[in-house]
Amino acid sequence: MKKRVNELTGVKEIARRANVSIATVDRVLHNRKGVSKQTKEKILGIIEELNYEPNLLAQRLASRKILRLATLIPEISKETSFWDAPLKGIEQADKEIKQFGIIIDKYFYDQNKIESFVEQTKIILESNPDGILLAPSFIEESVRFTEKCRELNIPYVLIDSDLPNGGSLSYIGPNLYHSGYLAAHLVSYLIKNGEKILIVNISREIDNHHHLLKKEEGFRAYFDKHKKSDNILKIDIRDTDLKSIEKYLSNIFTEHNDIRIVFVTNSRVSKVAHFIDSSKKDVILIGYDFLKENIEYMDKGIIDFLVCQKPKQQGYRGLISLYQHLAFSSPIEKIYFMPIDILTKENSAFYRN
Amino acid sequence: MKKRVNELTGVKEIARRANVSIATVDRVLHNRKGVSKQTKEKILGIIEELNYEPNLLAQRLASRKILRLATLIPEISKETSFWDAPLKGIEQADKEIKQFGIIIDKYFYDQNKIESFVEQTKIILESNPDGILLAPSFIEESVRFTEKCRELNIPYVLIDSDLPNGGSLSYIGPNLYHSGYLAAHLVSYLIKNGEKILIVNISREIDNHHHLLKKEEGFRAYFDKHKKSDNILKIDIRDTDLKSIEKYLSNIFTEHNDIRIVFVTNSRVSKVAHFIDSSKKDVILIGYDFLKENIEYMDKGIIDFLVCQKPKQQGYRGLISLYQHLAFSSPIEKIYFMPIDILTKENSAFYRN
DNA sequence: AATATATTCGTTAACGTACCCGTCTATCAG
DNA sequence: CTGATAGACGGGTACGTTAACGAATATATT
Repeated sequence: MKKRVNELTGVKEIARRANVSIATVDRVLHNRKGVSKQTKEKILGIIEELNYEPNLLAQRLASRKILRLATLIPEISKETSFWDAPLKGIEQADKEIKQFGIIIDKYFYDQNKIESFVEQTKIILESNPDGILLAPSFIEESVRFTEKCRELNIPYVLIDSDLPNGGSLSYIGPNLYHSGYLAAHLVSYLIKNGEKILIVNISREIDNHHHLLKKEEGFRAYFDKHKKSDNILKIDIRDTDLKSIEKYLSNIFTEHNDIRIVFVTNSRVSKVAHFIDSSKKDVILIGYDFLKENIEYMDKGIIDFLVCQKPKQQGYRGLISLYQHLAFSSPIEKIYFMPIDILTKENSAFYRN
Repeated sequence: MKKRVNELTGVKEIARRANVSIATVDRVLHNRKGVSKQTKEKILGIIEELNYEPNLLAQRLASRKILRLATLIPEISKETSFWDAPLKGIEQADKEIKQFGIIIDKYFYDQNKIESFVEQTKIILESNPDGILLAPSFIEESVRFTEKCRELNIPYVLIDSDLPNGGSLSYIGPNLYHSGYLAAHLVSYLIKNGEKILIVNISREIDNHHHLLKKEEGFRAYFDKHKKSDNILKIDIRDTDLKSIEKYLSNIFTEHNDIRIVFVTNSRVSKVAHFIDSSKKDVILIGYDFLKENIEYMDKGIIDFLVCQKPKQQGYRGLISLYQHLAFSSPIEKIYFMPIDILTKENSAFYRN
């Protein structure tokens, strides 16, 4: 059924009722000067009464503004394809809001090279964007960068991990501590008395990436609280190639033959899975992230649980938030923790990253 | 904020290049008659070349159409607040697309009264809507209703459970079988040899609601496959008041004192939790749905796991799909299975329904 | 040949908002 | 009283698309 809309609403109606032109109504709507106090109040009254809401379509259409947003995230490396997902989210958001007059410039840095990060931030600042989406892997450098953004009045949204200095328009990402805590809770169902738990950190920059540290902290906190922290082992592996990783693991497994649960604090869990698989250990393996290689090991039954936090959504949502803030001054949630999703062999096929 | 770029795109540019008026371009864009084959092909060529994408804003703004959608879901009862979530999703979608010229009429039926369902479907058909969102609790009646919809050429989207006759624009909801299968997989981690599993179905209409049946089927299938189905008990409870439920449970628990896992096939799990809590049984309890009362028992440690399928999203997504189909003839996924989310005490606070 | 009918196409006014530019009025200094 | 100035306001066009209406031309019918 296709009928005509004939609502008596909108600026035109307001203008009619107030006996002014729509231009005047427009002025008070945007809080611009050039309207007498009297008229302004009258118009505001009518707006209230009609409880007028601007037509977003017409608003965007008529606006000749164009917004330029910049995104800065790690490049997709051979080591991990994790950042592929946020990028997909960014691209989807790009596609959706492109026609609303939004231009998105994507920048990338090498997660193993601080310089590359700093370099990109400089380029971004020179381009003077209207808003920035940032994955702040390097804490100090990111803090410095965001401080400059604030000086320049450029709003920014953080994804994947937060920064200690506040001031972002929004943080969209995991609560790392709780994600570790949850993993521990899961483990508590799976372990029996006397069995040992092994925490595995794999990263070239373990101490710079609070991601790992926070997760481990949450994980341990659970067992501390339940007074069962004495059977937890841990190993830090600072080489990310398969051979080194397997060597380290092999060592610790010969040293302790009663390890029953292995908790890998990031997406590198597939490499541990490779070791477990080839050495035919009977352990429960828990790790992070919905990556192709991880899912394969889950389907094979080597990885038992994966904890995921919708990385694609993070990229998508981050951009949409920036857009809504800049285009409509919509209020944005200051902290948006992503759900902590638990994946197993039996529900991963239905997962939406 | 910079000035707008003067892109040479849009119907106007196409018309200019093809030496026709925009009206003609519009005709071929909408595949309407009244254009010679020659002109049509020429214009299509230019559209291709420019790879033109219509401006959705302008499109909706200029369209004087108004679409009327109807939704039919169970009313929120004292027995379960489950349907509160889809309703919230519907309301959110309503809010978002209202200004695009969409009117949404909400209808409700009593899940315990087939007549109320039939009655509402009649009213809906009389109102002759452009599209329908339906939660088809009663299979036969729903099949009859949807068949009428198809005769009348009214597209409909199903949520929460699918129908056997196909023909819907889309099904958005759980894969019930797999959700049961997943629960069984979880249980397999939690159970030890010799311990018993109890399946609990609670509903006044157990045989009409394939929801329960399908879940149980999936649950059992897992254990059949892994040759461990001999320790599964089951109880059907056709009264939904707390007292009756507790009586039945009490009976079966005295009969079998080695029940270690209880799997409740729907959101009524909180009533089982009440029994477990007050009778101080030491069992692992698994059930369905993110309801306030369920979460409370999870926080208390009585319910261990809840399986959820984003009911709010189902309502939201269903309406958005209808809208996109009707307004833009966008292609819609014929089957959109919701993720099978696992909630525990430690991640429920971050869940988005 | 005259008329009717079909086919193909263009003109134009919306849709609701943004904002440039110009006009009008009041006030005030000189 | 004149001219300048600033504040208050309206007119009008643009944004990209839709679609009603009608004009122009071609084809069929009598």
